Amino acid sequence: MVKITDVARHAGVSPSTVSYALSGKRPISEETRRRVEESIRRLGYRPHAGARALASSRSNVLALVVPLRAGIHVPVVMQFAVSVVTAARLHDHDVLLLTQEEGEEGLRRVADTALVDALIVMDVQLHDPRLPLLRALDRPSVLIGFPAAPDGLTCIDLDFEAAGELCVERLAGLGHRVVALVGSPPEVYVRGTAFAQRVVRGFTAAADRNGLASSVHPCEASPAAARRIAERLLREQPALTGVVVHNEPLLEPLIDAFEQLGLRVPADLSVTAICPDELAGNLRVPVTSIAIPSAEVGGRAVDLLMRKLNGTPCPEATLLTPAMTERGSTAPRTLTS
Amino acid sequence: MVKITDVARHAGVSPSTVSYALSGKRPISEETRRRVEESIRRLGYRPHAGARALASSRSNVLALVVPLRAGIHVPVVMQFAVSVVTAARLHDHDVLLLTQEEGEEGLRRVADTALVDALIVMDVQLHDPRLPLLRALDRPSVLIGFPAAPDGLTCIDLDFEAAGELCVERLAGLGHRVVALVGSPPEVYVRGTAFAQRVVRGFTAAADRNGLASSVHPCEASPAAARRIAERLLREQPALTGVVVHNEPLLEPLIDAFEQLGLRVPADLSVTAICPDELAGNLRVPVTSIAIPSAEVGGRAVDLLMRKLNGTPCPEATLLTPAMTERGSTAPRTLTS
DNA sequence: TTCCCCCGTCGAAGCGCTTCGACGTCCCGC
DNA sequence: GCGGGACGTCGAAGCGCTTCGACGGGGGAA
Repeated sequence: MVKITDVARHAGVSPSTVSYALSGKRPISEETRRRVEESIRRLGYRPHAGARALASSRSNVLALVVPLRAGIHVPVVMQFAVSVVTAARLHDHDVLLLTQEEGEEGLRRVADTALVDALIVMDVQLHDPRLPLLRALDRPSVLIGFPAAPDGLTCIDLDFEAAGELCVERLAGLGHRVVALVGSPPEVYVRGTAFAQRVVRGFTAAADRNGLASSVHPCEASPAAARRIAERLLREQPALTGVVVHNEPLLEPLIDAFEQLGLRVPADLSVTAICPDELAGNLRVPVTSIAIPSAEVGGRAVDLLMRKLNGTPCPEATLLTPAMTERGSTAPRTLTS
Repeated sequence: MVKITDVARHAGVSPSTVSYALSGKRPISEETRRRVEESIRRLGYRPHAGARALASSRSNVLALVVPLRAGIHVPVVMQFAVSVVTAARLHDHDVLLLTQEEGEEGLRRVADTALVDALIVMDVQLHDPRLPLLRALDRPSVLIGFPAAPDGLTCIDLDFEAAGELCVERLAGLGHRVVALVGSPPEVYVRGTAFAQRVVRGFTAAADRNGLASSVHPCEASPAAARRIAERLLREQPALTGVVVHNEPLLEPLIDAFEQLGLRVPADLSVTAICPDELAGNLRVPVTSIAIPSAEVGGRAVDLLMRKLNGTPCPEATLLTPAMTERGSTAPRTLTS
């Protein structure tokens, strides 16, 4: 293994000079820097991560805690993860992958052993048991998602409440008077998943505000469940003409089910969804939707973390404004419908 | 921060004794060990990962390289990742997440900086450019997937060739004489994705061996493409009664397409697939399939890596035997069909 | 009884890097 | 012409841990 002293000798300088040339923490003459860089290339020098971490008390590694719970859409999680890794690399950091299964102990472990400098936590629950720990930890963290009491914690997410509202406003604007929200599986709500509940809140508030008849239906993600919920909606709300779907894998089977029951989208039924663009755009019936901007959220989460690590002030709460992409699954309510 | 000397003082022993008590690399009396453990708990001691890595030249971190290419099924990747993390934790290791985008430079970086002790590489291509590097690296690695020339590398995967064969044998055993393989998108084959090509090989070999008429069709994963491929198959092979699907997201739309064309599964058309059990079992029409045992592969990959790290001999090639689960999407060929 | 070896523990020497204080040199301002 | 910065570099002191060699004491074998 080639080490910093080897580089120093080869370049005819002291090890500390090599270190400063590398880190830029002290001025180094152009000439010396060039010699050092040349030696580094020639010798193929790579600083030892452990030694660096020990001496500088910075590991340049971030922890990313990914959820494995039922009812969350895996591709979205993966996109987050990838965007976090990509963004971290831009800041010369790596990413350690933790599963939620490890729980608080896992967080404490990687923080206390100084394995990581900072943490990103996904799938935050409204009353997440990890919150006190995250507040107490001596390392900065960013939550993807908003708990009920986010004070003292840095959070970022799509504004799901606004997203729920926006879906309803859209339908209301098209003249629809009876709408329904088909959401995630019941357990998602039961355990207090923040973003799911916020969609419900926004949906309900906007429906009330616009004087619409509305209902909310958690739903399992299976074709059979899609069928059942479609039948039930038509039975209970015969005048239904607008549906908001917040359940990725259910989107396609649900539309299939409605169509099999004789409803055409968008002629008889307008549908909007909150889901990744790739999903909404690649269905048999492309769906007007609000994107879940995983890549942007991941990237910005890393940026926030970097600011905290550098001591730069940064906002506690970041809510991304939802944007709706029209894909033709909504239409004005017709009198025949 | 509480360090090993603090523990030593508290327990009335030397730091090295604490270290040995922790690692078990030298005998420590029952009595002393207990005192040390007590002190550790009382003080909340956590060894500093960087210091440990520096002194022992072991970081206890594994690198996991995940693919982001088009045409690979994201949930499968995620399952691998999670099972790798879980298995690694059982061996007291953590997992660093790398994206394929980082390429060879990324592998070299984490290896040369001693950030990781070993590497797991997913989505290996037949002629993967990373192979020479992996061979040259001073850290052990395990590939998930088999390249064309796996010599000198440790590889593990489902035996996709046998899986392809098994699907055909099943159909042949039920009397089907004309079969088709609907595979992954063309680009997957073009870039030489090992597992995809192996399925084709097994499929073709078994079809020939059994004297079946067969055809192979790469296919995009969209409902429209499903529709097109279904129509084309019926046009070109009117006597078709057996289909093997190796394309997760296409499975459901393809069956839909066939049914819309008037074919009932399994009455008119027998379908088998190679895909995760969760997928096959949760379709509207459950499909008889060969599971992709992501969790097992991930776990065993970690085990292999641990053996290599410990110097224990371990097999170069591990091929998992495919197992088919019956779910009712296959039936004997009837004369009317 | 004597010798040897193993058990259990200690002290010290690093692992490879960063960082702090120090020091010479050069240049600017007065 | 001289004091004082800034600049550029060096040496040394750790960062917190593992590990090697050493050593005293006790027990078994001869």
